[in-house]
Amino acid sequence: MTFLDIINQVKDNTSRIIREKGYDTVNFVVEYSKSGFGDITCNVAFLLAKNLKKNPQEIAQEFVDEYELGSDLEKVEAHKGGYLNFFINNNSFNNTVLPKSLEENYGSVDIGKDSKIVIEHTSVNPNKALHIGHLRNVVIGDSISRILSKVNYDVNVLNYVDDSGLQVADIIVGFKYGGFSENAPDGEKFANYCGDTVYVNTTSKYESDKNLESKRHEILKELEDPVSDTAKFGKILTRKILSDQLDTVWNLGASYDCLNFESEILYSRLWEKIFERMKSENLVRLENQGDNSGCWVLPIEGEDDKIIVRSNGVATYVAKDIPYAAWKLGALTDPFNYAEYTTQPNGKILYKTTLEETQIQKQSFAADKVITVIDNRQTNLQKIVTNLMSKFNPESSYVHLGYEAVTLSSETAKILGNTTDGKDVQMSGRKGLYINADEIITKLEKHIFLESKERNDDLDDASLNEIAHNVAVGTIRYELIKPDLGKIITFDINTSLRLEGDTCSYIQYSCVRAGRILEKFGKEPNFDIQFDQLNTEYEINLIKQIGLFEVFVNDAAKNYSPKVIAKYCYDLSVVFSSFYEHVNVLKADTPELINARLCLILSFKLTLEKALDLIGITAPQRM
RNA sequence: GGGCUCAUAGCUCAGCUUGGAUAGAGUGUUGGACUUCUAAUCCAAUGGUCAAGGGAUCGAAGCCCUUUGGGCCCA
Repeated sequence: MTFLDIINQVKDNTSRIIREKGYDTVNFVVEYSKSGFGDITCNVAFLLAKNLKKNPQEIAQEFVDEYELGSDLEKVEAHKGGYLNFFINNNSFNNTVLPKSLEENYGSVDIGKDSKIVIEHTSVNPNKALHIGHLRNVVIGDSISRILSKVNYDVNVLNYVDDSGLQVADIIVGFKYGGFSENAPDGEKFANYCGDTVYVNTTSKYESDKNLESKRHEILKELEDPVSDTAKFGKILTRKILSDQLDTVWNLGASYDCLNFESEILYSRLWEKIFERMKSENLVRLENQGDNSGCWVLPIEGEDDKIIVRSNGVATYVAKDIPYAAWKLGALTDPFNYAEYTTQPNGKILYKTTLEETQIQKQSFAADKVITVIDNRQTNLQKIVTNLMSKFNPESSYVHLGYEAVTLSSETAKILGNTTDGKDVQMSGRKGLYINADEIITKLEKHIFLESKERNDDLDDASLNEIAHNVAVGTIRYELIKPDLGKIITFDINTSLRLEGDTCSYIQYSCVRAGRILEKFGKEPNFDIQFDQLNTEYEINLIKQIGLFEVFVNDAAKNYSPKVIAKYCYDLSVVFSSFYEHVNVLKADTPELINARLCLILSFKLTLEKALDLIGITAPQRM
């Protein structure tokens, strides 16, 4: 049995004993133990102690006496602290886990039952290049989509492109009235040019030039008309910028299923349709007195009414999000056709919505489970949308997966030319204060290239470049995934170059070490054996850690928590590194033992690779 | 002013969803291990009134309330 199977068996057995003894049903927990307390632990005795008026250890002992161990558990004991601690039978566990870890879908748990789920992430305004803060969104969204695919969800990944908003209007103003060339300087990406030069310089003039600011609103209005010159020009600009943005995310290993353009949502009149529906279902109310008189408001239990349409008939900022949210949820008739935008580097076709007739048959990217990855500044708006969606479709699950911002350390701000008297600073697109995503990856690649070259003087530049790429991308991804979603990440250029300790390169290095042993041996290890001889503490710990993979996949998927996988990868590497230092493989005493250890190493390597893949990280062959 | 959120070792962070055993890592500092399957490593020492105060509980880093300080959103 696998670890999760054994945990479930313990749960069943515990419930059985509760039933047989006629105790109250309690919400006990069975989970893997922290080290020193067996392998699996259960807190049932604490929960029963109050009603039974006995001390927890006595109750735990009753369970010990009644427990049917079966062949997978060696013993169970009532700890004096009151816990019920179970010890796995190492022989049977070894012989189960190692062969199982060879399977392609090792670690997957069927949570999704092949049901559809939509994940929207990235969704960066198409007027600038991606910065390190945007990458946090990409990496969270991409990792969640990989994890949910692993647990048998049918995942559709969307990227919403707001090509008709204020930020796009700003660069159009810059091009039309600011005298900026429509071509980027040689060697500079168009997206960088638009963000760093056109956007920054244009927005900084609004304060002093009110005429320019009024142009901004004219442009914004013109963008709503698909046949206007402004809209056509905007489309050319935003498609070029989008193309640069996509290069950045593909370089990081992320991909999407479909692009959704805000302009088409506008042109399709989806808002008008959904607004009519909201009226007819009495989800909104026309206020006829008070401060909001003449406004359409959305009532929310326990909170103030939210204005949806102002008394002048203009929809508010929140309203803009409603049709797209409803579309993702499949709550309205899909007005779009679909076209192939391109084939992505990973081979997956990227579709886009369009209002034109196409040759491609109608696609469906909607689902009644939707996860939207957006930073926490949008929490209030997302709450309103979520609340409304639950009224459209009470059976659905519309989840805002929020996360905190990436800020810059004062040192890094200083390098960028901003003094902050020692405080961290928020990045700002308007001020040009940010770390460009491509640039930081390139910087990391150069650093890693040199580190790797020092250790591998026989490798050519092409191989070193590939290593540098994998390690650089891994490092960025790992650092953005590892902290809790609710924690601000303070980005510092210098500490980001760190490659020792709890870093991605540590994990990748452990994988390389395993691979080199297998490579040196030169033959496939034979798994058709008994693994009882793997009995040092290092081997047993490593096998247990491999066996825990599915436990963490389950945890990560149920809690939408990619950091759980990052932590697992690190912990697995730590156990392997300790094994590596203390147990020699190729010089083991007998050929049988060499083979058994090689099996363990292969099992470790495959499991780590699968785990890393869930957070979009690839380990190189050498480094 | 209203709402949300964060505070754990010198520094960066796990642990909190589901209260229970010894609060764990990395980094830093100090010491040790490379003629060896790659030292991007390992082993050890050092380091904590879990922001403060109160409450409920047999038991709190975790739950409830208050306060302080940082961040975000709204006005």
